Amino acid sequence: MVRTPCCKAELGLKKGAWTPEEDKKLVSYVNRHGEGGWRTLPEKAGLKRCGKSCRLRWANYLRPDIKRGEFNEDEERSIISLHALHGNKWAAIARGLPGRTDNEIKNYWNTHIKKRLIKKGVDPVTHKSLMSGTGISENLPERNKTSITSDDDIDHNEKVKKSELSSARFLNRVANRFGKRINQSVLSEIIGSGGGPLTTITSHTTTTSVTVDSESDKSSNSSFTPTSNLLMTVNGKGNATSSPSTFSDSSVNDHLMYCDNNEDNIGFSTFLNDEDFMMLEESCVENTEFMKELTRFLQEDETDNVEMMPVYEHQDSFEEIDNYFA
DNA sequence: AAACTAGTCAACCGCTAGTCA
DNA sequence: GTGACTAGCGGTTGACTAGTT
Repeated sequence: MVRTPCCKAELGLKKGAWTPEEDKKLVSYVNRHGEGGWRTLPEKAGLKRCGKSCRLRWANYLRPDIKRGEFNEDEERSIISLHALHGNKWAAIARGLPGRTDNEIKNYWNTHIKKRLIKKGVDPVTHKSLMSGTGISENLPERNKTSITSDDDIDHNEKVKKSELSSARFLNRVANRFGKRINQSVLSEIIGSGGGPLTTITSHTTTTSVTVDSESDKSSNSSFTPTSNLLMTVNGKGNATSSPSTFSDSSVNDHLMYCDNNEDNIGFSTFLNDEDFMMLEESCVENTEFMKELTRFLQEDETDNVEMMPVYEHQDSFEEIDNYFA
């Protein structure tokens, strides 16, 4: 496919910093006609700019909902958590931080956070400790390693650990329920592929018998939520997707964060919103059998309290889930 | 005061994916 | 099925500023 240049008439088009007059024209035009049609916008708006440049200027600077100024501690923490989850997917990270643009976050990451992580001995790419042989990072889940960013992040680390347990619990519920009824290979393919982070979680849980302090969970302001853990867990590949609402809807997040209150008696479907469910479904799109079962399970789960036996009490590694059910 | 260096961030570039005729 | 168009993404660049020599 032959691709036409972004801007047909690059000659004569202005580049570089925008002037207040240009901004005014662009804002005025977008306010009157709305966003979109970027290719033809410059001509209509009387701007000697590439449409792409106009879109970028609007998206990164002129949009009215953009929050400017320093990133606060919570935002920074969110960025780190989300980066551990998404990697350099700046747009995905930006969706978790309302009012912040992907460009702004990318710049902030590269100029501030990245350096700080390195200084703390954390690899900003893998989120693992740069020091080998310490025994600390190797035994922690990926996202727990992320938390080793500042002194006060130790608490956050614990909270993430606890939220991981929520994932494990949900998985246990699914495993217990589905293990008796559906094709084992389908189940293991979905929840056991690659032995991702949960491998470590289950192992960790087995040896330490961590109990969840719901009150301490409640004190968390972290934007990292069990929802993302859940999705990641089900995906099992460490590249889980998450919906914007996952990180922006605090009420949902709070509920998720506190879901340990009633331990396993709380229905997963009560805190899994539609959007999350869609994402979950996307991650399992190839496994229609599983999705049918899961849907049924979620519906039943509204009122049904399942007596269950935690999988992690029976195995050291999540990869062995097939053996457990065999 | 001038030259140099490092940090910051807006803007650009190249590419991809989605949509539509 | 193909190609053109469009929007959006992530990496990179370069102008500007602040600090240092």
